[in-house]
Amino acid sequence: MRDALSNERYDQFSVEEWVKEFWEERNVYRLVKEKASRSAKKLYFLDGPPYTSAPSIHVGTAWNKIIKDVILRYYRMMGFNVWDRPGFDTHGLPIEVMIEKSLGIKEKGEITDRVGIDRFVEECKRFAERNLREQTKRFKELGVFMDWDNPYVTFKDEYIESGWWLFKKAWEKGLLDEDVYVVHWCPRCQTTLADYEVSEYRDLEDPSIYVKFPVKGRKGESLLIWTTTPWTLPANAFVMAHPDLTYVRVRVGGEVLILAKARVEEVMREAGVKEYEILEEMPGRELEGLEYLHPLEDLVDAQRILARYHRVVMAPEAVTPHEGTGLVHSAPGHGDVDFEIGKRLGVPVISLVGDDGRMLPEAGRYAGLYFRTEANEAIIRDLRERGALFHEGRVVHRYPVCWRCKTPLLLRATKQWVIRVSKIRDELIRNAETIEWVPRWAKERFMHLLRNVRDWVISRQRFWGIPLPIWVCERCGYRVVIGSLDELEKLGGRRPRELHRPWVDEVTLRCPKCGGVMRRVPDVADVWFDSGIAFYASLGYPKRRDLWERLKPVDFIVEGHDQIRGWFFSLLRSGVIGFGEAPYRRVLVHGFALDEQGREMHKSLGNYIDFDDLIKRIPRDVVRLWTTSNTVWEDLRFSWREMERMWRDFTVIWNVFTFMSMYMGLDAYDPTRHTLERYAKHLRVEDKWLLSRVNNFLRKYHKAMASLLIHEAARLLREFIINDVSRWYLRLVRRRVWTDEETPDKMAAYATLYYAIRRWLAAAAPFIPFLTEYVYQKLFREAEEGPESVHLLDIPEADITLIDERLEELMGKAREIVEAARAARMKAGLKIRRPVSRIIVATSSPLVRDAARELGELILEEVNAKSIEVLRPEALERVRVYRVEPNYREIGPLYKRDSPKVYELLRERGEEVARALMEKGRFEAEYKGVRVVLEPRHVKVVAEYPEWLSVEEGDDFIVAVDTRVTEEEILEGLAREVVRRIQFMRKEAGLSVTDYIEVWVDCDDEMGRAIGEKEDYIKSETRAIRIHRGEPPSNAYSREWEVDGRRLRIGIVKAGKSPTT
RNA sequence: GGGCCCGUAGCUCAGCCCGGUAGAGCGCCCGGCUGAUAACCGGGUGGUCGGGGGUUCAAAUCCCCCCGGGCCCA
Repeated sequence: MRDALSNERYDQFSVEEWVKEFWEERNVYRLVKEKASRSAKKLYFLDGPPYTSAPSIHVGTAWNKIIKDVILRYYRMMGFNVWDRPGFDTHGLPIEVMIEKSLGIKEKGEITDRVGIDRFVEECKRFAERNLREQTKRFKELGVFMDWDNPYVTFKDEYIESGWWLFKKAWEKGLLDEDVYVVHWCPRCQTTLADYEVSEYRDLEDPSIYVKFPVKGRKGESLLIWTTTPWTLPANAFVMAHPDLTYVRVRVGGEVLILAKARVEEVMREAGVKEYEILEEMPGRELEGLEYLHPLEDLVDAQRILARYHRVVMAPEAVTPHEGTGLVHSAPGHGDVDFEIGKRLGVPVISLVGDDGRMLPEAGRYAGLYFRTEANEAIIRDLRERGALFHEGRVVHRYPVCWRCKTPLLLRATKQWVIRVSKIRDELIRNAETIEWVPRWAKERFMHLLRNVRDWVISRQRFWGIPLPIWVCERCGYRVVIGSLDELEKLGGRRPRELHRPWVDEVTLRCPKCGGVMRRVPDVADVWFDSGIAFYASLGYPKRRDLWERLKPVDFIVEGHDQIRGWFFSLLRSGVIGFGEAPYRRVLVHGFALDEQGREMHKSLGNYIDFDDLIKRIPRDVVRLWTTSNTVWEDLRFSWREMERMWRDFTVIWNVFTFMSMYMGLDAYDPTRHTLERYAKHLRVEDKWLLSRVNNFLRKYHKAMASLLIHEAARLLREFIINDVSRWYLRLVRRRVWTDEETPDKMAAYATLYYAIRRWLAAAAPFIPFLTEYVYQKLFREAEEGPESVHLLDIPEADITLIDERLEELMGKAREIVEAARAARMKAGLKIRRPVSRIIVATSSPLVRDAARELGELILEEVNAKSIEVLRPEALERVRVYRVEPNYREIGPLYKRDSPKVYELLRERGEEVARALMEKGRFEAEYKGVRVVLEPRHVKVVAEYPEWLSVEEGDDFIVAVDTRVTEEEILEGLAREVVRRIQFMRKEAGLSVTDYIEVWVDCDDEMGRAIGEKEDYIKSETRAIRIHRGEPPSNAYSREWEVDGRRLRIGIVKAGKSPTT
């Protein structure tokens, strides 16, 4: 190994730039694909396509792709032939709205009349294409290895054609149908919105009016209804009441009103009526069939039909005692419950609002008025004039608005194409059972929504989408659903320029029934249709059958939890309609990227993190490791501070590599020659420990990855390199590698370190592909004559023969002992540099005892002590007070209800209990009526100790440091002080690690004696060939120091050559 | 209004499935170390485990209700 790193200033940004170029130049992605393609193990991954509404990407989208990339890289390095075609979702209203804005379009009509559908669609496509390219650039920036040259794109003709195939399937299965539906309608976009598209609400002000509907045949008596949508009154057909609610006849002034009893007080208060009298109470069901007169009947043409139905009907689902009057005005053309009930009663569904939100001619006097403004005003005015208005107020309530253009929506009965998903509900549920979910609760959520599945209104009255492949005969109404381009050509005689509107609309068919002309219905598909077919459409199916048949089913998909109802569902739906089965077998659900306070990130909230900004500030690997460390299905709280913290860990990781580079480089370590096998006999206990740790790490890592718990794998990676390697192993072996000679002891440490780090490197590569690639190229590739890229390596399986659980436990204990001993020293004010003569480990735990014995040398080294004694706890019996702490886990099940009394006893008579247990191993007593028998396992005894022992307690042991210092230790301590200062000066003077020096020390006699006695030690530590007493020569680098209150001067001079002695 | 998830130290989060003396990292304060050191080590500080109730000898953990946040629906 050559030392390629130790002279380099670490900068993760330049590392990443270097690696990006390297990948580009060597075409590393292609090499990786080639290697994978030779494997027989397939893995079909399906990318959930991001929507191409903007060039940049959301932090959440970045996280999403990082998760995917980590998993795909893992599987490639595990020898799978991974299918990794990315996708882009390109159709739909959001893009149409943006193009409308850029072309200055205010109304839908301008698209057909002024701009032209062809130009409009071209603009949409160009826009999507540009964003697709920009997003691709950013995904590549993150180091995502996917097939970026061959993405699937939903606007491509091949893709649309695949979509048509599914329409035909649905048609053949009797699932595709046309029907009247009450849908949310955007009067600006002039299209219907699906339920799930009605996602945005605004607090809007509307009229809140109470209207009197005179009861037929009873003069001066009226039904009182309440509404916030006066514009629906012209379409009123009947009034709904609740059969079990109590209603009253109330006298107000000279007239009588009927309304729910529970609402009287509130309504009268609101209307400012102080005097009223309840005449009669009755249950709602007695109102059934009561006929009324509509106050605007003569002004609205449509009322000529509707008037026949004016009466009270029972509708418990539509009536609440919490608002209104308990009598609900119903217009089946403008409400979903109204629509259902109207259908049940055989009432005609009449909608009086047109596509543009203006009242239709059938609205008579109100024709041409805009529904929520002009029509409302005119209607209220007429009601007032006619004395039909009981009270008029205003209300601010949540009102649905168009998610793209923010225009208030309306409900409206329209003819739409639907897929009758409710018909295949059971089949959906059955097939969903086969899917495996991570985390498991996602499945519950998924099944819940399947049980409540509703029909899917699929038609949109728009332009930029997959055109519905339905042709209808102008003459006889016969319908044909086209499943492919070939079929279209066969029946229509030609192929359109492309499958989008308007070109596809130019193709007309000859009706096979009557010979008439068939034209395509003008609608396009809901954009959710597009991504739902990706599992086969992205493979070109059905035109090309082999890919899907070879790869199916999708092995796994990964998206955010919003997609449980979204994409995960739409894929299943398409799978069941098209193939009768679930198209995927495994799902990983990830969380949302939120801001630091846990709120959604929005440009409007000012908490939006711009992706380009992020990548400029934080290196990609850091972003990758940080995001993947977040529990994957939980929301990610974005934090610059946390990210910067993670960044600091990278310095430590880098330092591990510079350590290797420096020493292994210096000694020309050759992994092909200096193998573990060769130095097996020279492995020290810490080496064996690291070998065990790294394999244990790999075992857990693979287990986590196999369960898609990538955050666990990410944490394991960090933990191993930071804690096990950097903070512990490297500390332990430092002294072993400081020697110049090629000792087997040193080579054993190198072989161990190389083995461990090389394995870690491969396992880390999917997570931090840049740093691992860089280090691999600089340190490992040449040394072991490895493949061209770290990403062409295999991730090794754990070698369980090297796992030694007992050793790991022992080392864990040894670390605890070291920590406790250091804490004890600290308490006594003893610096680490000053040696102590002995430490005592008192324990009854065999594990601690073995740790102290078998790893004693290592412990002594770390705490700078001369000897370690292991004693039983009783041996520290020179002591005073004992406290006893209960072991709840043992006492609880034994004494059950009496446990609290036992705890009390232990508090009061702890000393006595402790003595009895130590002397007899047993304590017996009668306490408050409870017979208490205690053995050592029931309690923990705590003690205090004499002055000269500094004591620190661990979980199951006590470490006592003997603080009495001998002459010898004082001298050694002083020598170490000198060494430390010389080392410091070596660095200051810019000497290389390998340089030799001569040293001059001018100091007092005691210090001089220390230097004399410890001369060899000082020499070997500092690479000094000679140590002189007295003033340093003038050419020396010299400095004044102070140690424990005494002054000394040290000078060093670089020695010409190594000592020949 | 319904379904699911989250709420643990000043901050970010483990622990909860399977009940047994509340943890890590960061921050802050004090001390130390220094031949991988823009590192690292030791100590200290800091918690009504969102709130309330229940089950149990014992609840952060299981059950119920409520509050706050998120996602999806109505």
